Amino acid sequence: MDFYKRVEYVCKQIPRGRAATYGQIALLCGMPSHSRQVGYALNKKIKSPDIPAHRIVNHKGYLSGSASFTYPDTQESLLKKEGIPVTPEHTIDLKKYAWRHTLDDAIRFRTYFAAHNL
DNA sequence: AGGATGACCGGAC
DNA sequence: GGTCCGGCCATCC
Repeated sequence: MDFYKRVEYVCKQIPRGRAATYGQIALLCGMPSHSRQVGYALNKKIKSPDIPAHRIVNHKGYLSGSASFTYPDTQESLLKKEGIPVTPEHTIDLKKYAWRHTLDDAIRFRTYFAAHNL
């Protein structure tokens, strides 16, 4: 069971123009209480250009990871480029732009992890 | 070994 | 609705 590989896989499935929360990623990884480790993973373990890390925000919609991008406003511009407005307080409207994953999504991830020994 | 740290969360109020 | 607070847990030092 490789939690960080799971995080990497799930993050890549976040659709363009939508944002997910750390807790949501943790849940889809099968470890609902590991939201902090998701942040840790993005910051240290799986930093990579092919992971849409800018689409991950905290449960209030705040861009808590902005300081870890090359420039603090990198995350904001990436989001705006996808059509997600960012307020001056560095938050987005989760009511409108949250990724609403389905139960089928969750099941698909679970079977994928089982099949690939993650 | 054990206390501190962190891109966090949900419930209580 | 909003803010606060206790809980959370792998890593780091």
